[in-house]
Amino acid sequence: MSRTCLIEKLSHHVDVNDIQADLLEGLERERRTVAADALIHSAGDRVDSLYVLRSGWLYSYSYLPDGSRQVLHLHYPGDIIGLADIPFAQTTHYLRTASESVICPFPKRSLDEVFVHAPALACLLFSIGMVDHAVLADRMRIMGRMGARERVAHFLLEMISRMRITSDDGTDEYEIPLTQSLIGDAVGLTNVYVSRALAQLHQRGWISRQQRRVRLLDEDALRASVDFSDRHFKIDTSWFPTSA
Amino acid sequence: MSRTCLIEKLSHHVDVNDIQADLLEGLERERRTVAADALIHSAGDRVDSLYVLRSGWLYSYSYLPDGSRQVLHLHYPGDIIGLADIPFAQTTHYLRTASESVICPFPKRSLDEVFVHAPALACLLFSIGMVDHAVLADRMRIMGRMGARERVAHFLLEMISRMRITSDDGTDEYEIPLTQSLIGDAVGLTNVYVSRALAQLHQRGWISRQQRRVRLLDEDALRASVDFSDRHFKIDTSWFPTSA
DNA sequence: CGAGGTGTTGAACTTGGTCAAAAGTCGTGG
DNA sequence: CCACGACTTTTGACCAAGTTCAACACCTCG
Repeated sequence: MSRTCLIEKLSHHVDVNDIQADLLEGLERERRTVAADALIHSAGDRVDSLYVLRSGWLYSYSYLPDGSRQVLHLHYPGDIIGLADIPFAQTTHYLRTASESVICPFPKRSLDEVFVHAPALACLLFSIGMVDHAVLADRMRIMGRMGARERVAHFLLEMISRMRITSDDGTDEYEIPLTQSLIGDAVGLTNVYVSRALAQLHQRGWISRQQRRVRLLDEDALRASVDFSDRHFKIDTSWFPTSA
Repeated sequence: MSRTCLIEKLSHHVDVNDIQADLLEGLERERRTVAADALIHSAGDRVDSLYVLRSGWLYSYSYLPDGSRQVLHLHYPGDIIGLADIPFAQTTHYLRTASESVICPFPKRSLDEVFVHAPALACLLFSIGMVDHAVLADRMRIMGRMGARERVAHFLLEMISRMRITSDDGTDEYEIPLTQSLIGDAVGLTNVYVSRALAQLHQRGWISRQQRRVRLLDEDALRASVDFSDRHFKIDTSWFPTSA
C-alpha cells in the first residue's frame, strides 16, 4: 500500500520511486474529515491548498447573476482538486461536499518542488489537469447540442467511467449521492426534466433504478446515443522523461 | 524582439533567460503558412505536434452523432494549441483555420526537455493550459444556464478580452472573421438565433456593428449581464521556481 | 451582371422551463 | 413502532425560448 493519498493516485499512472515518494509525502501534511454538505471554499478565496480526495464526493460550482447554479465538476475519490485554479491567485468557484469526505490538503506553494525535482511527476500532474479539461469539453459538447435525455445519459456514463478507475470491478451499477437538482445544475436542466429524462431512459430499457441506485442495462445504446469517449482510460506517458 | 513564437508567447508572463531561450528555440523547427478554411488535423490523428499560432485564427471543434458541430475553442495569435490533447495519444477534436494563418509546430516529444531543464517554463505551460480550462468552464456556465442574448454577449466579451492581451491598445472594436453559424456552434445556438441575439444587443445600445466589425458600446452592461470574469489578465507566477 | 455564401425575417413547431400539487423517502422524537 | 416534518421525486398543465423551414436581402468576388 502506498504511503499517502497523492502517491496512491499518481502511482496509478507511473512508477513512483522512493525519492519521488519522499517528496510527495512531504507535501501532504494532514488528513481532514469534512461533514456532508459543507462548504470547503468559496469563489474568490485565496488559493493556497490543493486537495486529494481520499473518500467521499465533492463538487465545484459557481453562481449566475439570477441566482441559479452551474456545477462544474464532480470530484471522486482519488481526484486531485484544485489544479484548475493553479493559474489564479483566487479560486474561481465554490467547493462543497456531497457526502462526508476525507480530504488531504497540500500547499500550492510546494508544487514547485515537484516541478524542480520530479519532472516526470510534473508531466503527470499536467496531464491529469488536462484530462479534466477534456471531460469539461465533452460535457460542453453535449450541453451545446443535445437534448435532455442525452445530457443525462452522458452524465451517467461519465460517472461510471470515472468510478471504474478506482473500483476495478467492472460494475454497471452504482449509487448517486446527488439530488436531481444537482444533476440538473451540472448538465443544464431543471430537476423536473432530469426526472423526466431518467424516466425516458428507463422506458427505453437502458437503465433501471431504485432510489438513487442506478444500473446501466444497455451501456452500448447509451454510449452510442451520445458518442461517448472515455477520457480516463489511459494517459499517454510515452513522452514523459524517464526518472533516472 | 524575441527569437521565436514560443519564446515571445512565454515571455509575456515570465522572464526567459538565455538557456531557456536556447531550449525553446530548439523545439520550434518550422513556420508554416496555412490557407483559410483548411483542416490542420482530424479527431483521432496521432498527437505529435503542438502549435504556436503566429498569425490568423483557428478553431477546434467536434461533431455529434446527428452531424451538428460543437466549436470548443477559438485560437488567437499567440496561443499554444494542443495542450488540451497532451494526455492522449490521439487528438480529441478537429482543428481548422478560420483565416489564413501562420503556425509554428513543435514536437510533443520534446516537451520533456522543458520539464527536465526548465521547470519554471513547465509551470507556465501548465498554467496556460489551465487558463484554457477556466475559459471553457466559464463558457459552460453560460451555456448551461443563460439565454441566447447572454451567450452571444459572453462570446463577444471573451473574444475582446483575449485580443487585448496581444494588441495592447484597449480598443473596443474588432473584426470577427467567423460566420454566425460558427458562433452558434460555439455557444450552442443556431445561426438564426445568433442573428437575433446580435440584433437585440444592438437594440439595447450595447453594441454597434457593420458587417463583421463589432464595437462594444456599453461594455459594463455587457459584463454585468453575464457576470464576466477576465481569465487572461494575469497568471499567478508566485509559486514558480526561480530559474537560478 | 450573376452566383454562392452569409445574414435577416417570419411562421409554425418542439423542447424544456415554470408553477403547483401529490407521492415517496428518511430521520427524529414521542 | 408510528407519526410528523423536511426534503426529494414525480406528474400535469401551461408557457416561453429557441429550432426549423423557407423566403428574401445583402455582400463579395468572379
